[in-house]
Amino acid sequence: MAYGTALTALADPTRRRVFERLRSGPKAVGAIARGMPVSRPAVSQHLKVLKKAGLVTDRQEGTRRVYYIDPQGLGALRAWLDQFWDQALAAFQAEMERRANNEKDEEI
Amino acid sequence: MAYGTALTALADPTRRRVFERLRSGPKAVGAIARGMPVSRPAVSQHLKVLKKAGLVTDRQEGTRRVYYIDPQGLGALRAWLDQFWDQALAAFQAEMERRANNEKDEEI
DNA sequence: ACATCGCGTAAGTAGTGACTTACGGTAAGT
DNA sequence: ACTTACCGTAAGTCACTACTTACGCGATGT
Repeated sequence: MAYGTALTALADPTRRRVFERLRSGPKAVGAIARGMPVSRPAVSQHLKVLKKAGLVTDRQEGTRRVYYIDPQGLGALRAWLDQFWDQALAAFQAEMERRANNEKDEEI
Repeated sequence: MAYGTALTALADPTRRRVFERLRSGPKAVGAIARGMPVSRPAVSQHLKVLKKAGLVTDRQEGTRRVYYIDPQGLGALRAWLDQFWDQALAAFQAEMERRANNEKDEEI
């Protein structure tokens, strides 16, 4: 069920942008918010959601808080997706073959 | 950018439940809605969103519409996640080592 | 001690979206 | 032709959520 909160967390575009900014490495809140179209408190709230989803963690560094990506939430998402991948791919190919057979039937 | 719509599509719990019902194979709308806590039109709207996200496709079968998982959206999501995975894992392990070193410094 | 920096939280607001009921339209069955 | 089954869409409502400004707290510097 952990993938549920991760999905809802990554659904919001600006929150996803916050998350993607951490891909290049750990960053403080101010550094993340710099150049963003939203205010710094908004970024803080987004980071709170991402943290609760297990997607990021933080480290105290003096007066500033450094956030970085936590593989835990990412791993839960990957595991969930892999449940579908093989099965969906096989079912899709079977569907394509079924489609090809139907086209033959519909010839004049 | 295709992963964005896929993420917002899978964020909603009931829509995710609709999607998960298709894992066992192609199903008609009525079959999907059967036993769900929401109405059939709601399921139709969810399927519309999933289709626009490239997560499902449909096939006409007489008077009923059969939906099945489309690997396209799933693949876009996997590709996006894999961009983070290796990088995030390495950064996280480096962070753990940094943490271990700090604990040594904090000894009395 | 005081000022400043960096951040989280509270409260309030506007906008989005998930749901309902009602309706229309197509395909099959009698 | 008439009914029935199956589905998509329209319109309207309610809850949630992403954002803002205002505030408070801890850490650093002078």
